Amino acid sequence: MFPYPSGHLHMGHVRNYSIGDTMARFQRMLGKNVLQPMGWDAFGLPAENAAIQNKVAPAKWTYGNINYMREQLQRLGYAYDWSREIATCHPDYYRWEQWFFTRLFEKGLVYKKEAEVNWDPVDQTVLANEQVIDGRGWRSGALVERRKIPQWFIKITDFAQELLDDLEKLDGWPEKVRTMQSNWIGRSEGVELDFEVANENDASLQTLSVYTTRPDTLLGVTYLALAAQHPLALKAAESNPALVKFIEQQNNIKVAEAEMATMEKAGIDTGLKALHPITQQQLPIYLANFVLMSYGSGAVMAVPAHDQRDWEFAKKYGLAIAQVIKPESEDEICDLEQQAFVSKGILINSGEFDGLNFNQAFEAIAKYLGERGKGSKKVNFRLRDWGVSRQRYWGSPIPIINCEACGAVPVPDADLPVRLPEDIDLDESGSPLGKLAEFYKVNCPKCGAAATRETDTFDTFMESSWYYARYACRDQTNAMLDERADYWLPVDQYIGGIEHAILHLLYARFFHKLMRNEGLVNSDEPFTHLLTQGMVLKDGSKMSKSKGNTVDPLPLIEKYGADTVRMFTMFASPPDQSLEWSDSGVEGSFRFLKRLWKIVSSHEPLALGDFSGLSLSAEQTQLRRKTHQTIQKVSDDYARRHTFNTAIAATMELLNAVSRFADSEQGETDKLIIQEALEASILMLAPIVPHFSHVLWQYLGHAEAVIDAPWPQVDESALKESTALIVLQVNGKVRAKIEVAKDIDKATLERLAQEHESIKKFTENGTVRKIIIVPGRLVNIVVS
RNA sequence: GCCAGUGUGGUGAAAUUGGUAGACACGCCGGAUUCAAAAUCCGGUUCCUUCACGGGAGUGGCGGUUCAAGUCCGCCCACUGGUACCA
Repeated sequence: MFPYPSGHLHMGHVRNYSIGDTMARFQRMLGKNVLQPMGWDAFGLPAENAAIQNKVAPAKWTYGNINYMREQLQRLGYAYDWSREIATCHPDYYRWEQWFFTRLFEKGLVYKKEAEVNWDPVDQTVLANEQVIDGRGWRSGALVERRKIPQWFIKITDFAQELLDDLEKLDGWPEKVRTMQSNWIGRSEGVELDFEVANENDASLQTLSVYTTRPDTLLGVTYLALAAQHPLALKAAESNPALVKFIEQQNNIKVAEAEMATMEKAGIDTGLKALHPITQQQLPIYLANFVLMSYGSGAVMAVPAHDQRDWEFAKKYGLAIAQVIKPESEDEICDLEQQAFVSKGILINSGEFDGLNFNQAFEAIAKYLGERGKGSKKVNFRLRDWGVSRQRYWGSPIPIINCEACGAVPVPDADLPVRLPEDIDLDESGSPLGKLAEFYKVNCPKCGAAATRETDTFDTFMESSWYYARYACRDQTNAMLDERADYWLPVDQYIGGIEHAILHLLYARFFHKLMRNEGLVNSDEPFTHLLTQGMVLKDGSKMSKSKGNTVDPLPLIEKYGADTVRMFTMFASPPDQSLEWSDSGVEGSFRFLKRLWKIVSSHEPLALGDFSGLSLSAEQTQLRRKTHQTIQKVSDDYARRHTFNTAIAATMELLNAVSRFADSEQGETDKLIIQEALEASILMLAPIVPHFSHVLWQYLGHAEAVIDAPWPQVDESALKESTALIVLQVNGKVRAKIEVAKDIDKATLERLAQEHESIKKFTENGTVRKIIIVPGRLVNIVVS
């Protein structure tokens, strides 16, 4: 993933791009044609904050940061193709995303609706969730208010099923990311049904539609709960000041699911009644702060006997609790005084549906409601449409013109890009675009009348959803993408932090499908293999400015060189785990590289020959075996496991063995075996420490550069071993170890084990019950 | 709250398919070298017990499956990421 140009390269970047560069160089050594590009996710909030703080325009600040960070990346020696560099704030880039949005507009895949934002009433600006701290604006300290404003949405929910189904194709992705995305999309099967509202004259409010995944509990409904923003709630509030007060109270909480879900459950009786679709019983209608207007219809049927949240709410407000499900088996406990009984079971107190189990009741009740026109089965998704409007300056302008006569009109291709004015002054009251007449005053492209341009900008996830494709053809000025995109796509290996597991990766998958449907790419998914790297920690917590525990890579590069820094980040832990920063660990990597230099430079290079004719001593055979065992292991670590830490450890082991071997007198054959071990070691380290390896490879007698050298091959004949180490256990505890011939038969091995002095001690006072033999590994004698 | 993940020596970690727990490093301790130090090299280093040989315990906690569990299952605890406007 490309970085946000914050102005400083941090260790998270160093880690991400060191992993990527290592993998890219490895693939190159395997003979692949590798594209390794780099770019900048250049729009976003921090530029606006910096602009206010330092009185510098976001564009200038951003371009300055990019220049500085590019230099830092170059110092780390990453093998990027800089001719493909992208900055998303450049009009050549965002014009295509504007163009694409107008295509989506034509296809009816975008629409405008009212949605809530965090409003700071003092600064008169919309706040991001992270800018609201304990319910107050971060600068003004004012209590935030929820406020509804019209915003653009893209219909990602139209693709919910495909996004879910295609997760199964992504076998190169970590299981945890697929699980998280699947849960996020949140497909459920249930029933949508209508409750009539008693004595309601307004036709549009006469029925309350609710969705439930538990239609089997329908006869246990004792009240209904509405979101505070539900139209019926707003209508009821017109004649009820207590409701107005409740709705206002719910207004001072930020627009975030975590806030909603952890706040104290509260509700209020609207006084309205709903009629149960089967029993016609009158049920109270409550407003409840845990009902989300954005999920389902903003109304839920409450079954306190069989839903824990409904149960707690009913207890708090003294509402009825009616049991309609009993446990299927005796050992399940159902005590409705203590808690709700939420498991599926057998229906009771449900009239004609008594005795049915969950599946039977689901079908029967759906059928009953269907026949009477009161409900039907429905598949529902938790996923909501993608809101792409931001009331900010530093982003791509949304290419729409609002005309009084024609409505929302997309900007014609010929007028794209809609350029963001870059020479501006920012103050604390938000986006200046609404004050720039030369920006927003335009004529309607359809009728020519005076009209106004959208002054909202795109969510920055728009830019990061397709940049990977643009790398393939970033010099293309006549189209968003061309045929080169399909040559390179899908991306074979994508690397980024686990924090992007849902939002960025889901939007990018969605965007890719939109581009496919537009005929721009022919693949279904953007990223074949995904590696989610862990965070970089210092003293056990995430490096951050606020904690003051950041480590700046630059002084380390100056002190030790890029290779040392790269090596430490690859050695300290496997890529998908968090990495604990350690200054003495860096020192250790530096020491290793110095030792490597010494071992190689004290060796007299010679040309490698054929080993098949040579007869080797035991020590020589052993070192050769170690060399080829190491090549085998390290190749697997690179290609399949991506555990570069163990690859480095194995190479260290090999070099330790070379070092011990080289201490004794050396003949020609010894030198040959050392040459082979050193060549393999350099090649295996080359993707991680390219500068060191480049020089040492040439020292060893090669004219070619190590970056063009092929990956080392395993000589199977060198791997052969004649003996095996067998562990002897008594009752699962290790008591001895013996070295035996590899082809030993079971009976002999069993006898050897039983006769072993250390084993006899533990077996002679009991009876041998069983002997388990795992060939080539262990013997376990079970005694009692 | 919900979803996902992580938890192993003094520290970072390894153990890949249920089969030797702690590879490889860092740190520390001891030695060599040095006038001395740094650097370098060699050796030791899970804990408890033992002069030693050996023995016992041990992978966040409790329980289970198995000849055998860091690894599989159940419950619990702590921490991390995400939670739709940070990117």
